[in-house]
Amino acid sequence: MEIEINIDDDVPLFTQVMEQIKQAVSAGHCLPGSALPSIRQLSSDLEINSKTVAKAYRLLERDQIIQTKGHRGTFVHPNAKANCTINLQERAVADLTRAIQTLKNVNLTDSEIRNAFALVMNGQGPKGQ
Amino acid sequence: MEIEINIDDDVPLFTQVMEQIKQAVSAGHCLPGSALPSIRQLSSDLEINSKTVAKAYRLLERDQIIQTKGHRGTFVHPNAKANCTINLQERAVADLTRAIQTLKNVNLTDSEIRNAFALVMNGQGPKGQ
DNA sequence: TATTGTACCCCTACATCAAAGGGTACATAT
DNA sequence: ATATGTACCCTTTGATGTAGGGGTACAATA
Repeated sequence: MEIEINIDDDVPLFTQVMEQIKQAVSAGHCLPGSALPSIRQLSSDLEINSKTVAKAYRLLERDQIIQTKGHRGTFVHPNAKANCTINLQERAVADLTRAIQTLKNVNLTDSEIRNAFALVMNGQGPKGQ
Repeated sequence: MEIEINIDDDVPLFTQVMEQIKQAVSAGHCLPGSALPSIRQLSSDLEINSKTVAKAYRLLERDQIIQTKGHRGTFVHPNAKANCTINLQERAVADLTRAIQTLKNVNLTDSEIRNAFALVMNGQGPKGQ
């Protein structure tokens, strides 16, 4: 588990942490069930804020790459290697591309699309949800 | 064709112009085929920039509320009244709500959804379109 | 008691975007 | 010559969102 962080890189720190852990899992350097360093430990090693590591861990657990067992620590998910191939971001881009394309086809302005998007994201969607 | 503009209103000026013209058409105060004031004329009357009026006219023409006939001026669209009921913004909100809801259902972060949206809007969507 | 993940609060720096205006120019048609 | 819609260039202003950090606190457990 050797992770290197470049603060000068324009890739966000939490993304770098995520990618490197994913890479280690994919390469077989981290086997399912093995323990990962604690959030505080890793943040100390990398000399970055613990909240940044916590964010990376939180997203990795959502993606089922790791498993957190409360106070007992964090471990590699049993199905981690397979789940590394799932890319939610690509899924999001694909879904949104379809939706946006249909809106552009009826000549909606980029501004209008952005505006509608903001309304939905801010919970001011249709029928005041 | 009496249009009143409130600069203090938080509704954008071009939106106010659009809404009031739509309102006049819906109420039957502007019959199909009748002429609208020119962009320069209306911007002068309202004491706002001509580009603001031009933007309102451009969008109204897209929505087929008005028709611009080049140098001859701008006129109310033959089917204006019916087209006033079509709300593209609602369409956009509805479409995006569906897409975003499915993404939230797989626990995508708001940040990730916004990020994917930005990629698509900036033409960096899937497969380098 | 110390460590675990987690959940709050507040803050700064930075980027992006929308709205609006200022200005200039163009081809077309009367 | 004049008025039409239109298409560019530039600018300022304000709002919003992200990344990251600082700090504090909590229940559970070994």
